[in-house]
Amino acid sequence: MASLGDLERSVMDLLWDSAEPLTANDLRDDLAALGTDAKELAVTTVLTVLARLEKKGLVERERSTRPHRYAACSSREDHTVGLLNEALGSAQDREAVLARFIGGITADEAASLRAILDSVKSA
Amino acid sequence: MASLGDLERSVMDLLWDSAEPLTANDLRDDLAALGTDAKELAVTTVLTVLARLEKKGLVERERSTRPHRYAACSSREDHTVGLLNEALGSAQDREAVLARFIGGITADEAASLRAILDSVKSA
DNA sequence: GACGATTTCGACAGCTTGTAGAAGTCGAGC
DNA sequence: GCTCGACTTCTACAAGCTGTCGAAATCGTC
Repeated sequence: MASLGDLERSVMDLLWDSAEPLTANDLRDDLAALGTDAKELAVTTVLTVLARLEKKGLVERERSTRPHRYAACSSREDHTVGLLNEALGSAQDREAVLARFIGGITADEAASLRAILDSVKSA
Repeated sequence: MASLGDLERSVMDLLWDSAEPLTANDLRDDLAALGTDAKELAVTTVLTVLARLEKKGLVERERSTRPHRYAACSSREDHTVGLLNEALGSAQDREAVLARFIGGITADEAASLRAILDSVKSA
């Protein structure tokens, strides 16, 4: 799984948060609105990033409409889960890692984890 | 947290697996023994990588002995947990991610997770 | 003080990411 | 059909990261 740079990440966040596919211009504006720096990127910059994200398989492009419209291929959660599995990856010590990891989550999260485990178990 | 290249990762794996600190020569030999390619790296290559890992805070160096000896700063598990938290990190939807994640682990892991959760809860 | 082992410095290639100008293409309106 | 502006593609470049070392400095020993 490919790692993302700062700008790529920002673009993905916008796409993930958007219900509709967005155009490069939409994204340029949204990016400018995001940072307090108010720095406007060139549209070509956004397009380059989108092309790279497309090549990485993270973004789909509608070529039928004239301003092409871009959307994330998978949800943010699925992407994050991919990252988690990659981090855990080939580690043979998965359980040891999980043990330490559990130690660091909040009580609320532990509770919901337990609930999730229970529902999975019954399935 | 810094991500690791292939060689850096191999070196860290060796250091994590070793009970004792290792020298650059040890590592060069171990690396050659690892890959079936039997390609020997120059010692300076290993030293460069070790210096970079030290700068990243992943490796400690004993300068007192003449062939310097290198050891991992933290355990592989701790490092992996760091990666996990980094992956989860920016996500405000931690629970959603955890839910999907649980769906992907093995039954055995789910069982041990439950056990871990129980022990944490009682603590 | 010289010599061999070891470390440090500097270097270079290849890849990734941010950034964008220049040039090509496409659709709408004349 | 032809033109014009919007949109996309191509190409490029700088910075940073990683793998890879050779050359030069250093250190301990004989």
